[in-house]
Amino acid sequence: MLPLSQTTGYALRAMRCLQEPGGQPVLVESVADYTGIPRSYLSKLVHKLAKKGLVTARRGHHGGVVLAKPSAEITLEDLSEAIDGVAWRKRCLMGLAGCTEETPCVLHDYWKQTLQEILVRLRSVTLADMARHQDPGVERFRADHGFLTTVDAERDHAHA
Amino acid sequence: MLPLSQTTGYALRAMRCLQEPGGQPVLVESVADYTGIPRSYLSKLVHKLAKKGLVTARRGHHGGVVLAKPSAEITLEDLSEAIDGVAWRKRCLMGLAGCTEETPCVLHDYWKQTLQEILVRLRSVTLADMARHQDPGVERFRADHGFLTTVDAERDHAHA
DNA sequence: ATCAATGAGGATCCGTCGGTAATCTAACGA
DNA sequence: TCGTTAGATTACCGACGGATCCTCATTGAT
Repeated sequence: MLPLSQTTGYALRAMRCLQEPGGQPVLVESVADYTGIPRSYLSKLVHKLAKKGLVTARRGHHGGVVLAKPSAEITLEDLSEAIDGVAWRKRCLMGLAGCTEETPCVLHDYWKQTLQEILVRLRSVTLADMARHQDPGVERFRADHGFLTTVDAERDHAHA
Repeated sequence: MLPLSQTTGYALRAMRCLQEPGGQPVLVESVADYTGIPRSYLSKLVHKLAKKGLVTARRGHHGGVVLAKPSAEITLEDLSEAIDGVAWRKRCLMGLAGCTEETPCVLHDYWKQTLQEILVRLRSVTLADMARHQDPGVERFRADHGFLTTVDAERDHAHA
């Protein structure tokens, strides 16, 4: 009933557990354990993200999943689009089929503007930005897997 | 995937076909024919609206449905709440279970504000205001059933 | 070559929402 | 009273998102 599906939230949390491109692959199983996302479901989700070019997955020994692009270059919009598509952006707030630019419903212009604001926001927030959210499962995962802390990452970023 | 369900849109269009309190009852069948809303589905919807005190339905000869309150006193929020409930207002934009005031997700504050704006809007728009939407079925219905035009209604309102 | 690790993929289940059809029942008129 | 006209109620169907289980296919290590 809202712009982002639960699955997009899953994708977000899962990708926060992955290493930057070139880093060490992480197991789907492991991510599932820490985040509480169902394993099988996550597996398919990862596959979907791989097809969209957001992650790279390798099977077999020492396989796993890695980000396909730097986390700072992956926006929420990328995730939303990969998983939920873009159809919802065009739908009338009230589902009125006859609502168009010519014959708008009462909320048409208002909703158009709100949608625009939501999109701007989705575009401006990157995976790296998401560090501010204290997701218990994700934080535990990152601590246990030797991720840089947010502060470290910012310092590194300043050096570059 | 959006704040208002399709059914709420149905309710809106259907109620635009009803007379003010005390007016002549309108048949569910008739509303269905004009709006294209499935008859059986509309029947259940009307019953739901009746239980919520938004319309009054009477069975048998010369039965039908009438608004229970003046259209100017029925807000979109009333409809939304009657049909979709209020649960969606509390859900995190990304469905993150751990997203609270203490541990907010990146979009938490932004979404909170957006929700607030949406609610203000839903509260400020009444059924009477919806006249501006040129819904073909509804317009035809109102013309065929001797409703006052929007202009007439406004003139009457000015007299009162 | 073989085996274990690991993602991929198919089949299926569940709950919700939108939708359909048949039947029940209240209200009124003749 | 009886029949017609309405809405009310029940049961059920299909699609979709989320989720589970089980098996397949690929990879790397030995």
